[in-house]
Formats: sequence, C-alpha cells, structure tokens
Amino acid sequence: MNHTKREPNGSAVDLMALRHSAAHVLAQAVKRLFPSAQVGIGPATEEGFYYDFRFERPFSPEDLEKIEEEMRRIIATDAPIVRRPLSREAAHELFEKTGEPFKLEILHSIPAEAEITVYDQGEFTDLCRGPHLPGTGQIGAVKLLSSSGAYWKGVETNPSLQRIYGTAFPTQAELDAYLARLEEIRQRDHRKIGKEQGFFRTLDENGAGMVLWLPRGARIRRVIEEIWKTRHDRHGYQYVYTPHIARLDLWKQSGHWDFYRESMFSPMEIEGSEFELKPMNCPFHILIFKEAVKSYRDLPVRLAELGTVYRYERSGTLHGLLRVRGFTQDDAHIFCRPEDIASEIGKVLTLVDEMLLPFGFTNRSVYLSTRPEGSVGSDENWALATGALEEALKNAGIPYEIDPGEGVFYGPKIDMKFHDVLGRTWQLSTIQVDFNLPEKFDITYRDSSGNDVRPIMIHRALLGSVERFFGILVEHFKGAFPLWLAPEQVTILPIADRHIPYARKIAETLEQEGVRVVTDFRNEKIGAKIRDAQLMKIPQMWVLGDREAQDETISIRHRDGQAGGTLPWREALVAIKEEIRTGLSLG
RNA sequence: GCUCCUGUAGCUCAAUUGGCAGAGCACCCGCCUUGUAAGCGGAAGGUUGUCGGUUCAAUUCCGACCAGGAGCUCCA
Repeated sequence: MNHTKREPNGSAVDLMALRHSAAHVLAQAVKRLFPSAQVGIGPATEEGFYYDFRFERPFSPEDLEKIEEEMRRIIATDAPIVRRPLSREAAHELFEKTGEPFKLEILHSIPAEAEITVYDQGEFTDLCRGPHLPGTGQIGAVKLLSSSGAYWKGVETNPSLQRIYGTAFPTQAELDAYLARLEEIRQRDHRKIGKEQGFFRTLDENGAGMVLWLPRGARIRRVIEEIWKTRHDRHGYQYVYTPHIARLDLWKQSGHWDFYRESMFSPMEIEGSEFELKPMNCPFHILIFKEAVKSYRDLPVRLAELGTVYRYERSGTLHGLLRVRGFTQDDAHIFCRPEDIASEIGKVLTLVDEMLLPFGFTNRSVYLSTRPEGSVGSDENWALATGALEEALKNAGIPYEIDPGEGVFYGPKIDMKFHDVLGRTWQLSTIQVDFNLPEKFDITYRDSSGNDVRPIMIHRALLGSVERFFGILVEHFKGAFPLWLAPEQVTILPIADRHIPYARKIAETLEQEGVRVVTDFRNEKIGAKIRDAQLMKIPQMWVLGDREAQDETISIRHRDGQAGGTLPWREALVAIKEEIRTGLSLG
C-alpha cells in the first residue's frame, strides 16, 4: 500500500505515513545530536507525531531548535526510507548492538507468527511496521512543538521518558495554517480571556480547582441559569435544593463509597458521626422522591437542581474551568414507569435542543452506549432501556452511533458531543438510565393494581457542568458574548462632564427596562472610553455629546468598530430590547 | 499523583557571573472638558509564592511545600 505520491496541490499524501516518517526523522536527528539517547516509540497522531526518548536530562527549547534544524537537513538529503524484513534473531542482534532496550522489549512482545520489519534511512534504523514515505524528502514541512515527560508504555511505574511532540504537513502552507489554528486556540483560551475580562479567577489562597466567579462572569452565569430554570419549569421539572454534605452512611447506601471513593474528599467528623462532601446529587433526589408515598398517578417525577458537587481530581488533571474540584451540575433525575422511558427520553432530547441551540451549538455527534462488562440489572431491563433510548432517538430523527459496551454499569446512556466554532468537540449532554439506585434505596410506587413497583430512574445533564459549559462558551465566542448573554449589553459614554446628567437619565431608564447597562463617567477622552469598552467586548456603546443631548439622541457604536448611526435614544431602547428578546428565544 | 518547566507590584514583563528590585498599564491625586481603540504630569505601590538551608551577602544556589503550565495517567 503506497499512496505517497504528492498531488500537484500537495494534498493527497497519506498524512499518517508522512508523520510517521517525520517521527523517524526526529529520532534520527536526536540520535545524531545526542547519541546516548535511547529511543522508545514514535507514532503519528491525529495532529502530528511524537517520539519518546530516554536521556539523562530533559530536552530544552534550544535543544528542540537544534533538533528541528537537523531534521530539516535530513529531509533536504531526501534519504530513501527502505523497508527491510528480517529474522527475529537478526533484529535482536541489531538492537542489542545499538543498545536500544526499549526496542528489544517491543521486539519480544511481537507475536511469534508476525513478520519483523525494520526501516532504514541513512545511518538510522528503526523497528517498525510501517508504512512510510519512500524518502525523507517528501516530508514537506515539519515543526517541533513541545517536549514533556511520559511513561514508557504509559504505565506510571515504568521509567519516565522525554517525549518530543511535533507536526508535519505536505506543504509549508498547510503547516502555517495549522500553526495559525494553534495560535487561534491560544487566543481563545478561556483562562486567558477569563482573566482579561474579569470573568473568574482561581487563586492559591483558596486551593486548586476551586473557582471564584467574578461579577462579570457571574452575570453571564445568572442568565444561563435563569434560562435553564425557566425551560425546566416549562418541561414539568420541579426545582429542589439539597445540602452540600450528607452522612457517610448515605454514600454507603448509594454505593458511591464503594465505587466512587477515589473521587471523593475525605469524610469529616461532626459530633461523632462522619459526613461527606457530595460528589453527586442523585442520593438526595432519591430521598426527596422517597419522602412521600408515590402513586403511578404522580409519575413521572422530574426533580431538577443546579447542584454543586465536589470531586477529588488529581492535581495534574485540573485545567481552568474545564476540570475543577467543585462544580455545579445542571442535574435532574426523572423517576418513571419502565414503559415511559422512551417518551421521557424524547422530552429530554427536545429540552437539549432548547437549551443548546441558542448558544450556537447546532452541530453534534450522538452516541448510544450499550451494556458493559460487569454491569448490574437484568437482561430484560437492559434490553428494554436500550430499546427505549434507540426508539427515542429514532422518533426525534437524531442520527447516532452505537458505542458498544461503553454504558455505565448501572444502565445504558446517550452522550452528545457538540462542535464549537473551531470544530472542536465537547461532551456536554448525557442521559443515563439507572437500574441500580432505585434498587439500593428500595424506592417504589403503587401501580393501578395496588402493587408496589420499582420505578426507573434517569439521570441527565444538558450542559454537563455550569463551570465547564461557561469555559467552553468563552472559547466558542472568544469572549464576545451575544447581546442577550453579555454581562453588559450597553455602555453609555458621555463625551464631556456636562453630558453626564443626560447619560445618567438614559442609563436609569435602560436599567428599569431590564437592559444590562453600565456607564463610563471617567475623566477620559472618548477614544479611551471606547477602547476600554471594546476590550471588554460590550456589544453596544452609546456615545453622546452636545448634539445628542440637544436632540435626545445617541450615537451607536458596535464592539466590532462598526458605526450604528445616530437615532433617538428611546428608539434605540426599543430596538435593543427587541434584539435581546429575539436572542433569548432563539431555538 | 508522576515527569519536566514556571512563580518578581492588581495586570503584562525586566533585573550582567549571588552584591540595597525596575518599566508600561491599572489604582490614587492634579491639569485638560475632551467626538468614536490609549491626553499630560505627579504620588503611591514589593518580606521577589511559602517555609527552611548554604553564604559575609540569596529574586538568583539547594530542599520541602503551595500554585500555575505542557504532557502522562485518570475521567465508575
């Protein structure tokens, strides 16, 4: 299989082979510059390639530059890359001689019947299955990106190696486009924008993975939460509040203490009993369900809560708002009869659309995860629930893929991954059927024949967590939130002090009309006020000076620099209210 | 948690080989009353993440801890 010929437009090259060859060139360059380095493995990846080395010290950025230069030299020589099958013994001898213990380890793990091949390029030979480009010259453009530690074979107890990451493309133009995309991702980083715009902070003082929501971020969060509550009210959910801690016994009964303990904080002792920070909301919702006898007439019971949970995450995994230790799930639990699963899931699917379309998440991939090994629940229940999930997806006309065996141990689930403006995917919504907790807490309802029957429980989150969702939104919108969601919708900018009373009058009216408005009465030139408003990405600037004060008008400027014309301020108020209303009701 | 890197004023960053810590922006005070992306001047701001060690002397060297970053691992 050899499709390495470059097309005239440079696009039809086998990228994986190209990058795999680039990884070999990387290893060759490292061996030339640092002969004592031992090679690990060096595969192509989605976005590039890496190679692992054992070396007496970490590679510095300067090392990477030198290595990259050496790689360019190797590419320039267009050394042929030659496949060479050889016997197991010959291969052993070869890597024994070159002193490559990791290669020997791989060699010995290759099944006896498999053919052994190495690839030669110049003085460098690597144990490899291939395929590769015919020559190093066909690697068009290469760039080393970073280095970091990695365990041999990804096992923590194995030796730690130095991994060098890079990427390669058939043409410089494609590489440049990729690097531009990386830069764009950096520019959108929610941690950077969050700090610049005063959305949130995490500080040493209160510990890792705990988020402080600053006023500007909190305003956006409130809008999201209000929409969320309104939509859930409309869909027949009942909002509840539950505590942040509970007796350890509750978590023992739910099974979390057995199955989820490594993600839970240590218990605290209060007057001789042990209490535990909640990692989940479900046990509380079950207690609420259980609190009064339920009839089939009461079902389905849908309990909703923006519930803040605390989970121990290893320090190295924490990341801005996307991975934290205290976060708020947009949680709900639906208790229903088995025969109602499909219709309840169908309603959740509708609600997913209502919640996520307004934010511009129109593209998604949907996965149905089926029964895993070691799961609880009867075959009949699994078949019933999995069938109900499929039925709901089909009724809703939602295309999906089956993820075999990827369900949770307590039931099948639907996961939805949404695509942001850069095409990155984020797992947001999840809908999970649970046969386990109703059993553990022995919850029942009385059916029409007077029998006590076990309800089915559905866990579902649409946004996932409010913190994470907000972080994704910041990156999605690059900090420029749409008008209906922006922390400040209008800023009023008087040109000189004498216009302040007029500005104040407008601001007060806007506030009364429910528009989020701020004013900038600082003793600054209008250019400075505009600059600051634009950096804060405030959608509309209403500028007013002598002319406007005279005519009861304002001059509108949008945050993209576009002029919005001069018009009577009351008209502008009607227009902006309409624009906000439209934005809120989208989807 | 592990490997490596980083931590200097609210923010973004400087500081030759170890020798009294500096700039821009922001904040505060003045002047200017401003017309669509930064007006001018001044003052103030620090136990260099924390604790310990080496040294006559530590932002600089060493250790531990805390926090951040790139990965690994994890994500029932």
